[in-house]
Amino acid sequence: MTGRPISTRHRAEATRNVELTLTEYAILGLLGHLDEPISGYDLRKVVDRSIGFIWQPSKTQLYAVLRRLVDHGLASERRVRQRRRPDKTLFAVTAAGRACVHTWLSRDENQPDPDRSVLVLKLFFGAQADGDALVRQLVAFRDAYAARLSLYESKWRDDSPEERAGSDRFTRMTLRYGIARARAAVRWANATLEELQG
Amino acid sequence: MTGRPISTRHRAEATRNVELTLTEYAILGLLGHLDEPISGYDLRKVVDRSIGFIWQPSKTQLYAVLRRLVDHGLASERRVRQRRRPDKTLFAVTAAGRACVHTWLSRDENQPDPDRSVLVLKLFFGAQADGDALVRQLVAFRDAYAARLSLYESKWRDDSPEERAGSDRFTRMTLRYGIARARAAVRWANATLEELQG
DNA sequence: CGAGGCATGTAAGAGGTTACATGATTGA
DNA sequence: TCAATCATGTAACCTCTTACATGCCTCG
Repeated sequence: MTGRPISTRHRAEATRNVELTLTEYAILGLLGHLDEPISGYDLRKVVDRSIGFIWQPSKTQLYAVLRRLVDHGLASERRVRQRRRPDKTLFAVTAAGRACVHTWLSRDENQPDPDRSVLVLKLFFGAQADGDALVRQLVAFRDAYAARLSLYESKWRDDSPEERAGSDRFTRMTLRYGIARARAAVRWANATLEELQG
Repeated sequence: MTGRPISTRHRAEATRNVELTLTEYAILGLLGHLDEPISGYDLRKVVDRSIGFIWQPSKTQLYAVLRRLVDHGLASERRVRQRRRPDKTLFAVTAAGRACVHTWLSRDENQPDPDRSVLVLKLFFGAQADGDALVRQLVAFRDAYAARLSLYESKWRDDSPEERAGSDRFTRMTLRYGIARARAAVRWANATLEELQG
């Protein structure tokens, strides 16, 4: 109601193919992934447990995006009264929303992902830096990725066929991606540390 | 002169430790890295050749940031008249700018880098997607990283000790990072493709 | 009795992108 | 002669972040 005006980009192609931002697609995709109505509050926790390392919108963003999706008819909302808890609004993807996600998923990307990393950027400027500080931050970088790696690996094990934790094969594929990249990061960091110190 | 107002974040700590955005640090760091006055136009080309895959501000951003850096006394500008070409402005880092970068490089980061990837996000939603489309995009993803990889590797070779192309050890370290991550991406993509198709 | 979870926002403003503009010069 | 390079911007707009706010309920 008081929400910010709907962007012109949306309105422009409003009739058929709605063009959304990545964040909007991500959230809409999650709604379809879950396939049952969910509140913004809970959705946030789902994000943390699933695509958190790939995509993590801020709390306010999430609520704003959900409202926008509803405005576009891509998601539906249903108010739920609660006695012991604050009332909440449950969101679900609509048929139009599903179609929208499907189109997005089918469309080729024209620009590849950048490999953004603050630490690597800093390392590039290493000649202007303090040696000790670099080493310290590289260690932190390695440890962070090592932690991420073991988290991914434990998820992988908890989700093995015998366990039937319910993740689909695609979740497992993305998990493998995280593992592969984290492993590469840890190995590189160790090699680089040796070169810096040795 | 007509530039947008300087952000309050800057003004707040204006006297001593100026707090900048990553993009501002990146550009200021590049100025220090080059260590000779350069125009915004040329700086852009340097970005493409160096930190382009890690950090790539848009053209307009670049010019805006340079002006801001000058406003803060972190960079200096010098106008250069040209007969056959448009006049240009050369920018160089100042002593204050150097100190600022140094402080940034020494400071530990509190939040780690996210592993953002549009393709992986899409793959996570694979169950809602068209199988063929996914395969097609995975192939494109792999090819893009393979191309990036061979670019990095050729840079690495061109820069071998015998050649003395002038890159410092830190540039080579970041290059190795790019190689490690690209290799991991290509391998993962191939394995995932087999699983999707096999 | 106080901390933390539930559940949602508003307001302000920053950084950043895209499209558009200019105008001379050089090479194919 | 047509496109590309040089060299810089303005205007519009949009997304996203940060800080702040609210108020009830439950648990220890």
